[in-house]
Amino acid sequence: MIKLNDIYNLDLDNTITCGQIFRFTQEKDGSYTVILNDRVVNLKYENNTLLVDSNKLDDLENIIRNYLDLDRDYNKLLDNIKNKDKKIENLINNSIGLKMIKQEPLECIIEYIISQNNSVKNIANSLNLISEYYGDKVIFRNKVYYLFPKLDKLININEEEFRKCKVGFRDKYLVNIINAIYNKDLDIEKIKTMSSPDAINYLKSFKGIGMKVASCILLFSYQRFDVFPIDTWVKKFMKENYNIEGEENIRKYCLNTFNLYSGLAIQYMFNGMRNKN
DNA sequence: GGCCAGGAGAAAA
DNA sequence: TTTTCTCATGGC
Repeated sequence: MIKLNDIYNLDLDNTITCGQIFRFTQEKDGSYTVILNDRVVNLKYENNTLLVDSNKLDDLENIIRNYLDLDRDYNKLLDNIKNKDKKIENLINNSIGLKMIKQEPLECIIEYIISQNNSVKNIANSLNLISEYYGDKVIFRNKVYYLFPKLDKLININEEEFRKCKVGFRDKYLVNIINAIYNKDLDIEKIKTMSSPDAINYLKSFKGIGMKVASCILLFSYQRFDVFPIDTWVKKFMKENYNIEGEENIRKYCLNTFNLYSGLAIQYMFNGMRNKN
């Protein structure tokens, strides 16, 4: 267990449950257990202190600071969008402390391919099944967890086996894209050097990745805050508050209003709308 | 039993 | 170019 002191403006609840990641559990003591790349981590935040426990302690502080994006000044970022209008200001004030989690690209790509036309619950179920069948087992606090499988395991899963993980019609997308990643046709590292528009087009050139999924991947694992996914919740917010409809109109409005911080604005919007219900 | 979930691709218009 | 249909699965 390590202790990170003087952590301000962190809202663990919103950060973890706002639909960025799917494999976490809320514990009875209010803490959260999340499954990272190579370890299981329990997070508890109280009195501006973040308590971090894990089955693997090496480099833990750096990993968590990076994962939860703790060293970025969110107040400064949010000031750019907060003052646009009252509705946005309220949304942001309701979710102060929501951080953009830095996810592993490989896992993120698979997550959001599965997410298409799917519910958060089903997505989590599929990811858990894939991990149980093909990922490494970890014991943490006397409970069993399964890490998300690495590429050398994923490459051996065929469509039928993915179906057993309840991914439905997305089975062929997964197999194709995992193959593309394996043979570097889809180069996860190269994306880091690309402009956001180029990266979107690059990702979209693979079957199973459209505008929405490409945006989630870039926002959640490449920290491209100028990229933003438009989903049903965001559409609902825009319709109810500004009477703006249609994806292109929403895109225009966001780019004009929030510009480089559209991704942040959208994530706060998404969280606010989901929490209302 | 129809409708919806952090949609995308293919066919049809 | 834009609209419509279909694709598994589970919750309601």
